[in-house]
Amino acid sequence: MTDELMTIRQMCDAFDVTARTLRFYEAKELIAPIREGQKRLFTKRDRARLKLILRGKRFGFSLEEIRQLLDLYDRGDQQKTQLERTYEVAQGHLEGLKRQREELDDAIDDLTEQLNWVSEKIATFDDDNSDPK
Amino acid sequence: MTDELMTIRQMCDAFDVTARTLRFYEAKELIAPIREGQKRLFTKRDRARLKLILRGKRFGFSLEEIRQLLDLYDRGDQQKTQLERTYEVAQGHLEGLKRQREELDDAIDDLTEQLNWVSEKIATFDDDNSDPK
DNA sequence: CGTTACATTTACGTCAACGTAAGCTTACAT
DNA sequence: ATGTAAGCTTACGTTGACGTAAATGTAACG
Repeated sequence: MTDELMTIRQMCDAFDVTARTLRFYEAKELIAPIREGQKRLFTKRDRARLKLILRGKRFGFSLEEIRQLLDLYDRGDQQKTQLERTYEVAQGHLEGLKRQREELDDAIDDLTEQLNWVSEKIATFDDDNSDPK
Repeated sequence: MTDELMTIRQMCDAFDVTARTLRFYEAKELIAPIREGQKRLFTKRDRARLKLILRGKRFGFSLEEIRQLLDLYDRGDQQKTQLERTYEVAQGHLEGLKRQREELDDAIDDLTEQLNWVSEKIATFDDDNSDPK
């Protein structure tokens, strides 16, 4: 019903963040909720941005880095030169993500290996205690 | 040649971190270089740990979280119950990594899509200016 | 009309993760 | 013996990302 606009509380519940965090992000110009008198109303655009912000954080990006990246997802009513600049930045970022993916795969492999190792170790203990007396 | 032990400076160069950072990690018990008199000497084990620390940081883990995880990669001269506990923690962590990979894939897809979009937009500009006069 | 619930601004506090400066050893080269 | 280069400890400073408290506003409910 409040499909278009959401209050700050609804946002907190929906994204599991505090009101302080949302106001903080606004102060840092990561989101730009509109005002109804004093109160903030968060648009669909704010929600899309917040989603990306939280995702970015999970990947270890700083808010400042995220702010740069967010512009990539903005509307494209820009000049050609602007768009080209955007394109290059985005491509660089994509490279970063892909590299991170490779690292993640490595980490997963490592951990899996460790798990098997530990698993065998446990089996050893089981053998010691099998067929008791 | 100094294959087994490295000075702090060598570590800094090898891993691109400051001496302060290494001492800080030692204070936090993430690494435990041995001492030759006053000076620190970093072992193979320290290097392996540091590698994991830096990797963890790139994935957005706090040093405290990393400290927990490091124990998983330690030697296995432990009790069975300890090992089992370790196993469960590691498995939980593995789940986390896999979830993060899915998110990463999503992010990569999103960004790729955006790139295509921007690319088309740029093409539009090119069309406007093609075959001029 | 009072109060309860939810919102706002302002501003100081906090915690992690180091940076940075001061002052002191130790080892080696000049 | 004197730099000077590398390392050490101690301790205060900084930055990012909010937490938290105080004072205030507004809307609806009973």
